[in-house]
Amino acid sequence: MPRQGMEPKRRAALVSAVIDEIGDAGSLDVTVSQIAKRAGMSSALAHHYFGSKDQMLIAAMRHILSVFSRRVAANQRKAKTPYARLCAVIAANFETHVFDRRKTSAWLSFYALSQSNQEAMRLMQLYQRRLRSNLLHDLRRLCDDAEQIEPVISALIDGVYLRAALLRGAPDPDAAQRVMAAADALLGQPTATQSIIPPSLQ
Amino acid sequence: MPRQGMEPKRRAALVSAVIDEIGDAGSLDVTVSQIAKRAGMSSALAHHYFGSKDQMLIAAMRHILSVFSRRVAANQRKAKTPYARLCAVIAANFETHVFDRRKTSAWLSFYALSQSNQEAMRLMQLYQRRLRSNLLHDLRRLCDDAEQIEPVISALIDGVYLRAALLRGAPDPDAAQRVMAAADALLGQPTATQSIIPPSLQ
Amino acid sequence: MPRQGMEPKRRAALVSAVIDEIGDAGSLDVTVSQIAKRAGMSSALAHHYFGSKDQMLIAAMRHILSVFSRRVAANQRKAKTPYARLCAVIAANFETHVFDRRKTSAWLSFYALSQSNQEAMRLMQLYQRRLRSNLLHDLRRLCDDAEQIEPVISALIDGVYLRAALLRGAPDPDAAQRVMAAADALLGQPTATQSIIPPSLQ
Amino acid sequence: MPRQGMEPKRRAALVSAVIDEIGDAGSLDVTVSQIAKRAGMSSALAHHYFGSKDQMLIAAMRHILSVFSRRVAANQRKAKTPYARLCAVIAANFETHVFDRRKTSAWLSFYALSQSNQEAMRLMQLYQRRLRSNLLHDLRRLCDDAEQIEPVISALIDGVYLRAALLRGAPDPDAAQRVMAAADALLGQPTATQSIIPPSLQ
DNA sequence: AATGAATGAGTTTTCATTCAT
DNA sequence: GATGAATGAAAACTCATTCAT
Repeated sequence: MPRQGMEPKRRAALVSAVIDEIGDAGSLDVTVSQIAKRAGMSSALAHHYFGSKDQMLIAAMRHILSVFSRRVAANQRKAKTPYARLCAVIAANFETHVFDRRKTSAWLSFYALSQSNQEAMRLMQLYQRRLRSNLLHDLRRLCDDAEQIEPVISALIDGVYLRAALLRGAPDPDAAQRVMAAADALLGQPTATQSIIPPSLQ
Repeated sequence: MPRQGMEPKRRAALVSAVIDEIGDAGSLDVTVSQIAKRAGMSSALAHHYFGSKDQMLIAAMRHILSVFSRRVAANQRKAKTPYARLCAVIAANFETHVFDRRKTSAWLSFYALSQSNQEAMRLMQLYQRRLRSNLLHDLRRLCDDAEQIEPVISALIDGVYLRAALLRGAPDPDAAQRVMAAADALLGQPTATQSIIPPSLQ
Repeated sequence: MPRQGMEPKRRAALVSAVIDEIGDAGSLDVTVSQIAKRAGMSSALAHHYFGSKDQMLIAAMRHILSVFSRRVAANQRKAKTPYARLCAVIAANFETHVFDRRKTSAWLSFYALSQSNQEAMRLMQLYQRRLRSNLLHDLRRLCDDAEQIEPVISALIDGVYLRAALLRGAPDPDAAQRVMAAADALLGQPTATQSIIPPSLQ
Repeated sequence: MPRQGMEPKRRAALVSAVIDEIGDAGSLDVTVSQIAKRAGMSSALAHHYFGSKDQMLIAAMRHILSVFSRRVAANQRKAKTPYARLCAVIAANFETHVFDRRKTSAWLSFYALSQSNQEAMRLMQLYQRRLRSNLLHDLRRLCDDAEQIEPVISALIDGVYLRAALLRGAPDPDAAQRVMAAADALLGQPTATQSIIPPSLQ
């Protein structure tokens, strides 16, 4: 059964299993054995690949954040105006594959992990700083008080995630709309969001 | 050493120790022994009073939420107009004794706890429903789309808490102002918050 | 509340509580607190009176055995012939107050206790030797092979108890009859038991 | 040290250790650590294989009962007449490997266990029902009142076990003979047991 | 490469027992 | 006499991690 070049597949399977297992459990209280079993291998092999449970969690977190970052970048590339780019960044947070039950639940757990794990904390902050600079970059072109508005939008996104994780049902499909509308209000613009977000970003 | 009437004191000491310990650790990964030690007693006594670790955590969560609820009620009583009451509710979330490092950190942990503990979930939802109805009650008197605005404000408050917990430094003293300003924007009013929130609520 | 001369009442209440608690639980896995609570006092007081949990159990066992011994003696006094006395001894084992659910269940537990507790072992053996000599005394007057028959009758009684304890329902009301009939068969007599046991012994 | 295919060996070693440990202690008050140590492994491994202490005890009980059942079946196969089969069943209870100090002691403990453990109760009752139907089957061919005699023989066997367990010395080697003689008496036959039980069953 | 075997270290929980009042 | 307060010691059980094969 052991073939060549299995390592990347094994690692990916484990990362995915971590997210699913944490998402299902709703907390970090999952065992390496559960994760390994879900990924179809022994816990010993899981350790062989990642060295420790924490590293497995970090890898999963890194995976979620990097998928997200790629979605943001992809969306931004398609947008031409500052406003469209702002929409693109916000919308990326709520895309189907990002804003689903297991992911939000895992994400909340990673937030918790970052309270006790240095590396997780660095990762989380790195991602927040990126989101922040992305938002600021476009907000500055749209208004004078970007520095005031950015933390509100960022916190709002996090809050929406938090509530989605808490409820554990299917996440609100209108979440993106609501956040965009709020952003509009903060920018002092009439809410015209619906017609402005391009369909590709929904 | 053993004196009469210790139970309430011991319980209070434990509840406080739970919050501090979780606040310091930044996660629920604290042992009953640590908590009991901080509260100045044996872990056996802690179990004697609370029956189980989970009940200890629940009691601490209940304490935080009830303190918060009392602050909301007190603030509301002083406010006369719907707008003032709205401000009062929001401001209660950010009072010094509520919005401090350990409390927000513990609160995030309780959010996580509610993912795996039925009773914690019920408590959390109860508190959210109360906050929601408080906000709605006044928002309805201030605008037509209260149902749209309430979840945004609620999520925003949660998001601000989440970020405060993440950073683990002293929480932003302007948090209340920012949220109020955002609320104003959502209500379509010019931001006049600073002059409107009475000093007693800050 | 503490009055004079409470000690005998307290001790009796505890002994009774031990038997009931063990009878209900079906095993020695009962706590001193449970026993004390059932007896209406604190576990500290229970210790004050008996010194240790083991002593409480021993006292309860002693109580059961002494009640039984008194019943045997009382029954024997009424009987005039060796055969009637034999019947009396056997019947004493199955009187209503002796052969009831809680008592048999407790008795089995005491048997188990005697495996690990010296004093319980001595007590149990003392009671068995007494029963043995009682039976032998009359059997010798009824047949030649009393030494062969006595252990069979003794074992039979114990076996009936064991099974009564196992089933935990209401004990078989015909148990005495059956054992008597068996004794008759062992003595080589036709079974005429029913008419021979005097009503007062049933 | 870890080799392949250890599980069956480990399980067997644990089952054996449970019986020995309980037999020595004379009660269920043995710890998993003691058992595991006697079986030459860590308590963690014992838990790994059996899941819980209760399951370990149940497995040991199951082992004892199944060994016994196999002995009964083997003995019965060799017997040709109903009377010989009856002897075979009874004798099986007193074979050397069945009726030894540790086994009877453990067996009494399992009786006690069945008072508090559902599965143990089911097992015990299953075994009793089997023994009962075995006895009844042959008794019906030997007399008219099989239903009256069976419970006496069954109780007698249990009683002999109980007393053997209590004394904790080497069990009475004549136990089988005595029980057989009693059975003969109950059947109304002259005691001719000694010449009838084939040597192979002793 | 892969795994079953194995365990040390730790966690919650229980409870008999002691003690100050 | 009586009790609430308090704990040490031990128990079952868990799990990340290591290792021989």
